[in-house]
Amino acid sequence: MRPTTSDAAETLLKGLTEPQREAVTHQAGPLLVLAGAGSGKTRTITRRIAYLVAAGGVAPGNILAVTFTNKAAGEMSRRTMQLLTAICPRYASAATVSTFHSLGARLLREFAPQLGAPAVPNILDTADQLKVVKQAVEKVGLSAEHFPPPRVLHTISGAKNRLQQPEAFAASAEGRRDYFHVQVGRIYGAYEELLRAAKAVDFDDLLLKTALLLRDHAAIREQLQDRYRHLLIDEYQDTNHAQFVIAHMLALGHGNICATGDPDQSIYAWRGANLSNILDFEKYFPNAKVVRLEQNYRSTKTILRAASGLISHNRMRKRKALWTDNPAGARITLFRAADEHQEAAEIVRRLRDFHDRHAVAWDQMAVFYRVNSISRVLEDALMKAAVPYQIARGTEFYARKEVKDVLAYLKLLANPDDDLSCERILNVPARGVGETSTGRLAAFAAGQRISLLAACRRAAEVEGLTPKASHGCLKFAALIDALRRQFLEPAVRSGDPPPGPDPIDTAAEPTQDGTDFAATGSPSFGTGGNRTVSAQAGDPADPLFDPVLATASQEADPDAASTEVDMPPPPSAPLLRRAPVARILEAVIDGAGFIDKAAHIDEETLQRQSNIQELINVAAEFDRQNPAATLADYLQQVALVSDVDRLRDQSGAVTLMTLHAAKGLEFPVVAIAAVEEGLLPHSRVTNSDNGPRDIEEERRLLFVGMTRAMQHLLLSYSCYRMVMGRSEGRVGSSFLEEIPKDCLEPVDLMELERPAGSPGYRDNAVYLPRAHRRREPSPTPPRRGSTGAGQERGAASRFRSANASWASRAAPPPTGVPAAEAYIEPRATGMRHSLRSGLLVRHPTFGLGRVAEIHPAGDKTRVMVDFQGRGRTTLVLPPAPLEPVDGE
DNA sequence: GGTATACATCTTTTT
DNA sequence: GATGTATACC
Repeated sequence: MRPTTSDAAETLLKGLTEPQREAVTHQAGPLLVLAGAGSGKTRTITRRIAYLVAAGGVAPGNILAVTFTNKAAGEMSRRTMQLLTAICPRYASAATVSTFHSLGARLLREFAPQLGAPAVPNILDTADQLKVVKQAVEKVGLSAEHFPPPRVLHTISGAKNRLQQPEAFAASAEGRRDYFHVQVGRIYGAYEELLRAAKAVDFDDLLLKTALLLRDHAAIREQLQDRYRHLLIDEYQDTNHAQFVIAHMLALGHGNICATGDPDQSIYAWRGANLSNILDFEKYFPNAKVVRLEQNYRSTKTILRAASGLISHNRMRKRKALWTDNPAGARITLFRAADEHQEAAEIVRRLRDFHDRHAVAWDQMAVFYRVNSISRVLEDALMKAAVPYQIARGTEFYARKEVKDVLAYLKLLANPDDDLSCERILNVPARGVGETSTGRLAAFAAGQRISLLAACRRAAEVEGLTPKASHGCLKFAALIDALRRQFLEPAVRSGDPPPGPDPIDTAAEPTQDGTDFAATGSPSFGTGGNRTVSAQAGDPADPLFDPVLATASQEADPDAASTEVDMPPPPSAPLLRRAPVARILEAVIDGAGFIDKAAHIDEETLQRQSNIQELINVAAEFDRQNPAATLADYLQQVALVSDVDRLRDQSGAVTLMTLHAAKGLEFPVVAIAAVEEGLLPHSRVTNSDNGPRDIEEERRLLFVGMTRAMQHLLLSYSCYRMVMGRSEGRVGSSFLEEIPKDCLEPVDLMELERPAGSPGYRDNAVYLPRAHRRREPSPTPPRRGSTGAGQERGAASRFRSANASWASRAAPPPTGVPAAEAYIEPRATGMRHSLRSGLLVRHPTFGLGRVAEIHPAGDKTRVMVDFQGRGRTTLVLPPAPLEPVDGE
C-alpha cells in the first residue's frame, strides 16, 4: 500500500535540523544551500531528491543531479534509491546523477545528428591534447620552444571554459595587441581544425559544446528543460563559466535549480572555476531562497577550531561560523621529521598504532598530500610496514602506453575516421611502418580527403612506400576490417529492410555504467523536428534504433545511400553489435598480437601484459554491470574516469590521495604529509604574480584536507626532502602558524638527534616561523644541496625569504574599504560601481593594473587601465573580468 | 626503418 | 626519478 504523502514526508524529514529541513522541503524555484564542511550536505541533497519525488510528485526521471566525480554520482544515486525504496518501492527508480562532463558527453552523442557532430567522438586525455597542440603549433609555423604546449593548452582551455571559440579569442587578442595571445589564437584555430578532422573532442569541449548546444538550439533546450525539471548541482563553488551556462540554460524557464557548495572549499580556480557563480547566485536568481548549513557533524571541536583559525586568514571571504556539538577530541599532532623517509615511517607507525591499539580499521584512515610525487615515499613506508593501502590514481592506469594502445584499437573500431587513434596504433605492435611511411600515408590521405585508415587500405597507391611498409599497412587495415566485420553489422544495401533489433547496438539508451546513473524510463530522443536519417541505417521510430550510430554511417560515407557500390571491405553501415567489451578486447589483443608468446619475457613485458590483462578484467566487470552498454558507452566511461572513481569504500586499506581528490570525503583518521612552505602553499603560487588570490586557494586546500578528519588529524613536514634527486632544505608551512597553537601538539622527531644543550624544537619554535619574521629577508636565495650545519641555516633563510614575501603581500591595505567587501561585489554587472580610478585591479590575462579613467555609459562603460608592462588598455565593462586587488 | 642507449628536462592540483 | 628526445648502431 502506498504511504500517504505526509507519511513519506515525515520519514524523509526525520532527524534533520531546521535549516536542512528548509532545504529539503523547498519546492519550486531557485535554492542556494551554503553548506559548510561536514554540515550534512549530501544527506540533505539525497533527502531533497527523495522528497521531491515522494512529496512533490516529481518523477525521478525529471530530476538531474550533477556531482563532481562519477563516484559521488554513484553514491548519491545509490543513497537516493535506498531512501525511495524504503518509503515505497513504487518510487524506486533513480534520478539522473552525473558529472558535468559525463552529461555533456551523453548529450553530445544524443544530439549528434542535429549537430553534425561525430557519433562516437574520441575523447582526448591531456596527453593526447598536448600532442595535438604540438601539431597545431607546428602547423601554423611556430616553434614549441616559444610556445610550450602545456602553456598554450592552458590558454586554450581557459578560452573554452569562457565559451570563447577561436575567432572570438583571436579577435580579443588582436584587440589587446598581445603577441602570445595573438599567436595562440592562430594555434587554437589549427587545434580545432585537427580535432574536427579526427572526430575528436577534448575535456573542455564536453562542456563548451554542450553549453552552445543549449544556448543556440532553442528546440533542444526546451526539450531538455522539459526532461530535467529539477536541477541539483553540487560543489557549485567549483563550476566554471561553461558549466554555469549549462546550468542556467537548463534552469531557464522553470527556475528549479538547487545549487550547493561552500566558497571556503573552492580549490579549482586554476582550471577556470569562477567563485562568483556561487557568490552572486542571488543576483542571477533574485527570488532565490538561501539556506545556510553551519553546524558541523563530522569533526571534533579541536579539528574544527584549527581549520576555522586557518581559514579565517583568508581575507577575500564571506564570514561564516562553523560550529559543532561534537566533543573536543584530541589535539592535532604536528610532526617535524628529518627527512621524508622518517616522516613517512612515523605517519605509518601512528596509523598502525590506531589500528593495533585502538581498533581503527585501515579503511577509516587516509593520507593526503599536495603533489602526487609525495605518494611514492608513503607507499614505500606502507609496504615496508605491511599496511594495506589503496591510492586514488584511476587515470594513471588508463594513461599507460599499452592500455592506451589497446583502447585506440577500440576507438578506431567504433570510429574509423579517428585518425589520431589510427596513427597511434598503425605500427603498434611493429609492422614496419615508421615515421616516414606514416607521413606519406597522411599526405596521401589529406590529398584524397580520406581517413588514415582508408589510406592504409590503399597503401599500394601511395608513392614512396617501401614494400615492407606497404605490406604492413595492408595487414593493419585488413586486421581492422576483419575486426569490424566480426563486431559490426555488415553493410546493409539501400533497399534492404532495416536490420533487426537484436544485434544492433543501442547506444542512446542511458545505462547504469558507473558514469551516468540514469532514470529507468528511457529518454525521449529525436522527437519532432528531427530530420529522418537515411533509410539504410534503420528506423528512428524503432526504440532500438540508434540515431547516434546511424549518423556514423553518414559521416563515414555521405553518399552511401545513393552510390552504395564500391569498396566492399569497409562496412558502410557501422552499426556496432552489442558484443561484450571484454570479448572485443580479447579479439583485438589476439589479432594484433599484443601478447608476446616468446619464451624469454623480461620484467617490463610481463608488467605490460598484466596491465592488458587487468584492462580485460575491468572491462569484463563493466560488461557484467552494464549488460545493455555499448562500445561507445564503454569508451566514454573510460575516458571520463576520475582519480577517486576507482577507490573502494570497504577496501580494508588506508587511502592515499591528493588534497584536491579528497574533496567531499571524510575519514575518522587523516594525516596530511609535507605541509611545507613551497609545497603547501606551492612555490609556483608563492612565486606567481597572482599573489594573495592563489595563496588563499592554497589555504583553502589545506582547510579542505583538515576538515575531512573526524576524530584524529596528523600534520607533518620534513626538514630535508629529495626533490629531483637533490636533497633540499625545507621548513614548515606558514599556514601552520595560522592554526591556533593550543590545537596543536608538536612532536619533534629530530629531538633525539639534537646535540645536548642546543635549543630544542619547542623552545626555538622552528615550526612556528613567526620568530623569523622580524628579521630582514635574505637578499639572495639560499644555496641548495649543501651539507651539514650550513644546510640548516639555508633552510631557515629560505623559509624566511619565502615567508617575508608572502607576509608583505598579505599585509592589510593601507586605506580604503575592507577587501572582503570589494571582492563580494558582483563582477559581471555591478562591478563598475565599486571601481574607482587609482584602484589596483587584476585581469586574468593582463595581470595587475591600475584604473586610470572610467567612462560610465550604461551597458558599455569603458575603463582605461594601466597594466604593468603593457600600458594603457581600454576595457568594456560588463564582460571585462576585472578584480579589485587589495593591498599593494 | 627500427631499436637501444644516453641525456636532458621537468614536477601542482584534474574532468 | 621518470619520461620523452637525440643519437648511434643494426
